[in-house]
Amino acid sequence: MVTTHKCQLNLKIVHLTISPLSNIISSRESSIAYTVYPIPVFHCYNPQHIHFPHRQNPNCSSTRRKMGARTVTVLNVAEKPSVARSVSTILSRNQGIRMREGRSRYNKIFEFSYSIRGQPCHMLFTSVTGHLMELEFDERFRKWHSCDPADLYHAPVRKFVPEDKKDIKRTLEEEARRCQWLVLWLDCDREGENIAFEVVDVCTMANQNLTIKRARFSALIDREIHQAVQNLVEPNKWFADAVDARQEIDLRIGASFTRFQTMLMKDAFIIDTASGDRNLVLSYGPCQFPTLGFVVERYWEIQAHEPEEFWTINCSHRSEEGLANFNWMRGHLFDYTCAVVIYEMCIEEPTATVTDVKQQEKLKYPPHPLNTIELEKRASRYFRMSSEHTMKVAEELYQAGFISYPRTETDSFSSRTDLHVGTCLYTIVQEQQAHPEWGTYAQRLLDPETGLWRNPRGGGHDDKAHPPIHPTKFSSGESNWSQDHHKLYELVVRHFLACVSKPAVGAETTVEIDIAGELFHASGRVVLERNYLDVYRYESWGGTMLPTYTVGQQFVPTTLTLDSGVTRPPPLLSEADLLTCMDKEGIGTDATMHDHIKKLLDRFYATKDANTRFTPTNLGEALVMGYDDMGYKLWKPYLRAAMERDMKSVSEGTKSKSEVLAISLQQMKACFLDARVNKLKLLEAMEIFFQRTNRAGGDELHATGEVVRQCGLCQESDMVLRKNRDGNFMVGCLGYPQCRNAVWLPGPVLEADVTANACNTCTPGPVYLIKFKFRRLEIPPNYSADHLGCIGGCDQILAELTEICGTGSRTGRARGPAAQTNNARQSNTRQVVCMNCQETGHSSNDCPSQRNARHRGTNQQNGEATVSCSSCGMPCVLRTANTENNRGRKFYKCQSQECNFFAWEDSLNTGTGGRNFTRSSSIPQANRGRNGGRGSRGRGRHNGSHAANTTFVSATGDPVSGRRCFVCGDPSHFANVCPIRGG
DNA sequence: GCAAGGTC
Repeated sequence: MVTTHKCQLNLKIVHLTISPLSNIISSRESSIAYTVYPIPVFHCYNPQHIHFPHRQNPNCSSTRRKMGARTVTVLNVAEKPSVARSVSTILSRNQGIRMREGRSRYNKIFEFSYSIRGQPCHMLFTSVTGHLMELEFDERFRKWHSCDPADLYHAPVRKFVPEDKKDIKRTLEEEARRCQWLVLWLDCDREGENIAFEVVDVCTMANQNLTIKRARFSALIDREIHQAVQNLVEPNKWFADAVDARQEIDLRIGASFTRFQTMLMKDAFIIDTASGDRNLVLSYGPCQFPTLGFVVERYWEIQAHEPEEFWTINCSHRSEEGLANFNWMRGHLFDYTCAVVIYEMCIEEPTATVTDVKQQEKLKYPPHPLNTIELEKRASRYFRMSSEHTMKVAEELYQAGFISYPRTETDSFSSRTDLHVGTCLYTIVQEQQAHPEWGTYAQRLLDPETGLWRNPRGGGHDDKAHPPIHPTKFSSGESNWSQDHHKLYELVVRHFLACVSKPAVGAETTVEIDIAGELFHASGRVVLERNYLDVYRYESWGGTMLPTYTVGQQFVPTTLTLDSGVTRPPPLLSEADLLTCMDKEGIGTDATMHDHIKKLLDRFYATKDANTRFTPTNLGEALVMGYDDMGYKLWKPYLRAAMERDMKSVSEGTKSKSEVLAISLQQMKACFLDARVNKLKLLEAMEIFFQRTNRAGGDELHATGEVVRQCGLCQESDMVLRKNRDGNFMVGCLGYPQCRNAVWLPGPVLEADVTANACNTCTPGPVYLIKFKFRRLEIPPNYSADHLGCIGGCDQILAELTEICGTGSRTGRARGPAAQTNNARQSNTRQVVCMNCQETGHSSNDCPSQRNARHRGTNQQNGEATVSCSSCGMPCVLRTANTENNRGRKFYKCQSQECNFFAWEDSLNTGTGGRNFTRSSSIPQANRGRNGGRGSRGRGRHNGSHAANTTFVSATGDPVSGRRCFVCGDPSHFANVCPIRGG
């Protein structure tokens, strides 16, 4: 039951409304005086009293004896303001509690008296708001052009308190100075433990003599909280270390790959985005990329889908009681001949015999209690709300006290929470009785005579910190609510009411029949009790009546048809699907998944349609394709899974933080260097989709270059390979202009790439070898155009070529192509003119005439013919089949989003319009659309949906003679392609 | 201008 309490807050009287969870869910000021309990305040600044932290262990009885009854001041810190409030309320038993402002407007300070194992304590309870600190590179590495991105794997990093958290830091410092103990009430997970150490860092800087303890609690209920404070433990450094390792790996990998791929490609291609801005960042992150990977993988699956025709036999029987539709127990067959043979058998002996009749009761259970991911998925499915928007609205409802904390993994109301069945769950339902729409249902739920109430089932997840999302305050709608606030609150309430309701009950009848040895079945359902379905209007449970049949009964089917259908690709991933993938593979947390999804849209990696389905953009597909072509699965969830395993090891103490960091970063750096050597794959993938700007190599090479060795002159910076605007190569010090150390390379160098191999001779190492390609006509004939060279001084060939041909620097020649390059780049940036049709208004990326050339597998560049779709006229791409029956066979597939045209190449080449081609092209339009496959979620050849493409009309009385068309009798074809039927 | 994780 919701109760109202009053306490004094900074000389004002505040009414605190306590929820069934003991959370304060609303407060308002009042001028009515109220008695508060006096709080004994003890401020001890005597160093003799506070300088022996080891003697002040609150769990140690000898300490308490030595300290006598002297009150200690305890600083308690929670992870969020709501927890500080709740725990303070519980510990103080809501008596004598005072609240005052801290430096931060969100993080109040509560004061009350308490006794920890007999030790009188003056408790100060405040909070942070999540992490207090951020990890960042040292200033020298902060700017993108300040270093080689590969340096970011070992650049110094530091933790610091960002500007928007400075007020919280000041509060902690000020309060810590007057306290003897620090008790950490952060959430009991790894992130919470890490935040605990951030708090410790700040507090001990202000007061080195603090006794530091950790309160471990798994729910915000009286028993747990009192137990936690009476059994304080040490903070767990392993847990915090695991998060430190994760943070550092995320930062180094993310920043290095992001800088690398942005500088490599941003200026090298004309990348059309909605904003078209210069600030385009091609980010990489260990969560955002696998999220993109899910989207691209599904898209590719759809693109690669080969429609396959299948066959099925359907039977119906109409009697006085109604119609029964019987489905073939074999499902469907892909072999036409087999299907026809069986069908003919049935036609010859069409009498059906009922072999089995089953009747059983079926239950449809209400959903599990709501956690964050489920809330996001359901809001997406029911209202098409984005997960990001859902969380924004949920946060607002939470802040206003209408729903419980919306970031929770927990999907069960357990006895550990204070939502005891029959008491508090009951109270929440009671509140909802007044609602005009679902109030009547709430009343029925509370009436014992209806028998509608049922204790909620759990889903098996528990984050040990928060209960499932549930309503905390009744509302029939607030004036400042948007439609989405209404919808989301309604969902939370209806979901909660459904959870405490009995399942729906249905009576299901299944009838099996035998026709010429083939089995068919039909089923019907009658919903006997709707129960939770009455309030959970988002779900339905259809009922179909079936006539009465008895075992042994015989009848002649009304229709018996051989029908064809085609398999269809799975649909694009919906937002709910994407959340499911992420949840399953451990990408992100319940509180961050929606951020990763939003990032795909913000970075122009994917788009979302009105049905909340995601399609990768050209940019997103190119990036995944580039890394995939390199052989790296950076877009798969494997890297994150490996990091999660490492984190677990660190948190269990089986691996150290430094060990995990060293190994992971070494591996990732090797991967990074290798990816950079293979950057051509990325560029090639981008070239499929985007027009080059004619600026060779992109900005990456000009901006930083690849590291060749450490500078021997200044001995501070790296020497990197660079190419100047004239196309000449040199290896220069990053410390320029302070350090002017440079090695100019021979003028005829056409290409140069730093490899991951170091020279065995030159010191100090490593001096990485460079793979050169020289212009054949500019070097003497006895030298090879390809050369793996070293600039460390050991390379005789390089020295000779420099001597013979000179360097780009000395000759200073400005070759024609370089000048043209610059001109072309400038004209491209001034005005986008299509390179194909010379028209403005679109770039060559979007030129309709070139659409075909942008798709993977396009054969235009190879001089092979392309075909236009005979259905919609759009270009088709040539692909290679990989299914069991057709492996290696080529087929054309329409690239239109709305068309699913498909034809075998060999059928087209022979000009015969062979059977497969004819069939494929004759697929009715209704079966073609990629979204027409909604609902068929399986994969592979058995992913077929049954299209209403009847090939044999009712044949119950027709004689069957040989294999011939049933429509015109011609033995040269079958009825499905009969010209009379228009096949 | 870069990550992901907390939370307001």
